[in-house]
Amino acid sequence: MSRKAARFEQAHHLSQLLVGIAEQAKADFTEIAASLGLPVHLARAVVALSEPAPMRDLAGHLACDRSYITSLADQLEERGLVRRVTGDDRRVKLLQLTDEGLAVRKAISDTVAERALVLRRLDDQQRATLTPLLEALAGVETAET
Amino acid sequence: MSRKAARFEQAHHLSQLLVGIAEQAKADFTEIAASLGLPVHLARAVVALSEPAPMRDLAGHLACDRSYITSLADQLEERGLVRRVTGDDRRVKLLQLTDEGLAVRKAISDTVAERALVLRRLDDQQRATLTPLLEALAGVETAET
DNA sequence: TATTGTTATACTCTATAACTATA
DNA sequence: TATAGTTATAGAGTATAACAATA
Repeated sequence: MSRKAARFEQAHHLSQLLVGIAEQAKADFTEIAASLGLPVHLARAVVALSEPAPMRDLAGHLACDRSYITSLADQLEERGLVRRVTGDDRRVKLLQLTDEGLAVRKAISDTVAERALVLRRLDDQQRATLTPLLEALAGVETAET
Repeated sequence: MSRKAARFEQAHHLSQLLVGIAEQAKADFTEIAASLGLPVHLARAVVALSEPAPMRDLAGHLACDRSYITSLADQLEERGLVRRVTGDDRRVKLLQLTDEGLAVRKAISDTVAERALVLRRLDDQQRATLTPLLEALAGVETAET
């Protein structure tokens, strides 16, 4: 019982750290997005669009419903960041960043590169130690490098 | 420029791992809560109530508005998990877990102790390595142990 | 006057279901 | 018939503002 309680405490501590860090990372990203005049969900979509992608794929990538992607696409289009391009299969529409969209994407990534928590608070060696642990936690199949 | 891009990629990779892991941890917790018939937000409140606490403090701890705590308290009370106790300062109401509330809290913590990702996927040594890195990331003032 | 909790209300994000146009 | 995207609508979760009781 005391064993179990100790395990819970440890798990709880680590989980809280993880969740807290993730929340801070998200808050940082939100702030970066806001500094560019974008709500987070639009910024995430822009980041996801490294290549033109069918709306359905984006839904998969962002883990949300197709109908929500429609709404995101509308908002991105209004802001001139994205255009809808009909695919070879004419049912499909690809979302493609405009020049302005590309510029915004670059601004986001540059700012993240400057400010990201994992870069600010850890040095190279710590990151090298951390990465495989996080990959294990995330359930990434370990390449036998 | 390529330097910056590489930094962004690394930050992005690590941040995505962190956010993904946190999301999985949250999903696990949601599932545990659901197995006890509780929505997550109520389960989080129960976990937070290790001691009877003023509603205002709980609002701080859960990072939400006082008015929302009122709504949580109502729901917890309906389920018989919590009671409102008037404090010394008679404006204040403490939320205190009932016996059933305590039992639910224990059930949650026992289940977390069994299932938590950080316990399932990492061994003792890995956790020992991970903890200080996460604490550094979280900005915890490092005790010079 | 300032603070605690409450109430009523409104907003944001996201999903569901029914629809259209293609395939 | 099945799939991609769209539309209209609804729900969950949470906040804001005005309020009552107490300090």
